[in-house]
Amino acid sequence: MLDVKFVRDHAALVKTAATKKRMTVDVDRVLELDAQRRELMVKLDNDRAEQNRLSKSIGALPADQRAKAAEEVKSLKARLKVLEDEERTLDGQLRAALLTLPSVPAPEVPEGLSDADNVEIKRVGVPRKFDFPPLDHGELLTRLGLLDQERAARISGARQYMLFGDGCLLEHGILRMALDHMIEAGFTPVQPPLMVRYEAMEGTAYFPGGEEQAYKMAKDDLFLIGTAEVPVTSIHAGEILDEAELPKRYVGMSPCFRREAGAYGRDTKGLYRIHQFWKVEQVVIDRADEEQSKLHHRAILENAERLLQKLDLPYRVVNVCGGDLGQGQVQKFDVETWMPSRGNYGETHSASRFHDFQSRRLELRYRGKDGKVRHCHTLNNTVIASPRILIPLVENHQQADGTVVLPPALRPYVAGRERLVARGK
RNA sequence: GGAGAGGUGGCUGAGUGGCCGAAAGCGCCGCCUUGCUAAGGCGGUUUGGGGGUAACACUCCAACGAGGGUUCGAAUCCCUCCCUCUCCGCCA
Repeated sequence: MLDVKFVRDHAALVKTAATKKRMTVDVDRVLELDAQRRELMVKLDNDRAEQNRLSKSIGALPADQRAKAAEEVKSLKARLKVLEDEERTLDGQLRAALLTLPSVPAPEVPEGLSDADNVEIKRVGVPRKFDFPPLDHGELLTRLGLLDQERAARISGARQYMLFGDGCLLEHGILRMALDHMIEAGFTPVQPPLMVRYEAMEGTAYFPGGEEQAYKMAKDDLFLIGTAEVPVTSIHAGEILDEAELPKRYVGMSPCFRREAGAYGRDTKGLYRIHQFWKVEQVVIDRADEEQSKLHHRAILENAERLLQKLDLPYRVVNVCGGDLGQGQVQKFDVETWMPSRGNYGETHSASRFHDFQSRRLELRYRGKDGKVRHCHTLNNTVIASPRILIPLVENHQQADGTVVLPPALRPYVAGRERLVARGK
């Protein structure tokens, strides 16, 4: 959420921001509501001040004069009541309108409409040339007896998966490896709740707008998280942290749930787009310092890159264009890992910085050394998401005989296995 | 699920209808004192918003878990919700 004062002072900038993000928003409505609200506030405050004065004086009056004075205040109060109702309505409208405004993308965010316009920053590793016809991950894992999507669909519907044997170990191993990788980088591991309140979804800027993507438990008014970012970024919501305890570096691991509404027919095969997956997610909370935020952004990007390097996977990094940015994101780097079956790089990581966009919604603040209270800056990035990461992992490391050689760094996490072979062998 | 207790500033904790945005202590900040250290003295120290200012100053409004209500007046009384704790039950 933007500061209403910021919108007031930089309306044109906000409009430009929306255009760059290809969003349609009504900035003028926010300005208008804000003006109305302030005008009303002056009246209200004056009336309230008057009421307070009168009420206070009544206490000092002799008993026989109180009733008359009280009558006077009563009529004033009736007038106040009308204004108060008006204020409440206006407040709600202003907040609702404010919630729809986007953060201002950084100047270094490229112009563009969709992910096709993202700008490649670098490539690391070289996609492998196969001297045999490579299989896709679904074939590979199914033939090895490690994956069964057919039965998963029978039990739970489309876009589900089930892993068996070393496939199951592989998934847990790679998650644990990612977790250790981040602990080494100084992050505090967090096991967050998977069910959250509306406020957490709104606070991290998924709601309003993203309701269709989230599973809701109607009886309890709770939502299944689509990423650990939601509960982890919310850890200090409503708090005023001491600058001395910043930055906070957390790494959350959780299952993630996404309805993928509107994605019908897209990526229906395999493990690319499914309703439930695991993700290790890094979250940084720090003071409101643009340069510091940028440094964190680079750092969390590098954390992910180093892990991919440990896994011997070729990848590239793209600077995400305006039209592909989320409402709150100021800048985003996607990491795309080489996926032979797609003949292309596919998104496996997404590193975002938000400035104080989430913090404002979460009321996540800190007290600076100068004693002033400010909203924090927040950032997050994937460390690993599985099973999507299994796509490049098994496809890139597959052998002519249909087995998969595991990268050395991963082996200790998968019961010491050097390769995935047919189940039971 | 049943019974009970409670939620006050960064923290501990007092406050049961006006003198309370809130005692006291801790912590923190500034100044002072004392060779150093330890300690001591004085002052300051919630947040959000409006008006005002070049910026301060100043001033007003709101907030004692959240939202409603009673009252001329609510931290204090009533209702709903949220959260914490204790006991019982159930349970991975």
